[in-house]
Amino acid sequence: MNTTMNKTRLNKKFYNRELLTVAIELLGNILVKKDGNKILAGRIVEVEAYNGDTDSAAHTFTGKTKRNEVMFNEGGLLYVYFTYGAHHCCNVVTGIEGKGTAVLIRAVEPSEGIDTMIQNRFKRELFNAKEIFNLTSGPGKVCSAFSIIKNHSGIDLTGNKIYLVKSKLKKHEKIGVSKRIGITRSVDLPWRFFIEDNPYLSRK
DNA sequence: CCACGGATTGGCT
DNA sequence: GCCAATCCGTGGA
Repeated sequence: MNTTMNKTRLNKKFYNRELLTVAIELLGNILVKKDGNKILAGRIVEVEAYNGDTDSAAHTFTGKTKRNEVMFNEGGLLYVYFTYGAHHCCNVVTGIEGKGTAVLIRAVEPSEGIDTMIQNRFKRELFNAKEIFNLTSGPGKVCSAFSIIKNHSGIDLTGNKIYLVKSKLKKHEKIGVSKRIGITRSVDLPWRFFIEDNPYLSRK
């Protein structure tokens, strides 16, 4: 049987805590999407935190709009946005209701439903073994592989469609910290967190 | 109504 | 390493 059913999910209590704590503790847990019988799953290996209260790089910094309103809700919801005319990115809403805080999932290590992910992303077979490291190593790639689009924005992550399953970091794994990638404001905040030396990171 | 540019990616040089 | 693709959310007129 698969490895992701009948395991403990992250609950509301987990999500409704301070942003950076949740961002760091999300590392190692498993993102799961269920489409009928089909399960897609991957361990979160890279995230970034965004805080609309203090952080001018956050979508929510300039206030509530139709696009970002999900981010102002209580923790435990999925926030999906569309960018560069091409890509979706998914976030875990967290922190305090009304602040507009969320954690961007930047990369996962695929663990289940990998054939489906390959089809979703490349519409073909892999050319070579190394290409697996290009499957979910970036926020747009994760959404492509999991077929997560903005219609999924607002989904409750404690529900049955898209959810997170508890999983601990391995003993040898260490958490790395860096500045966030691809932004033009608040560029110096050290709010990117990742599992050091994991081969599925968006950057080495 | 219109113009701008982005929490990215992949293809080409 | 550089840059175009591509579209829609956002903000100003």
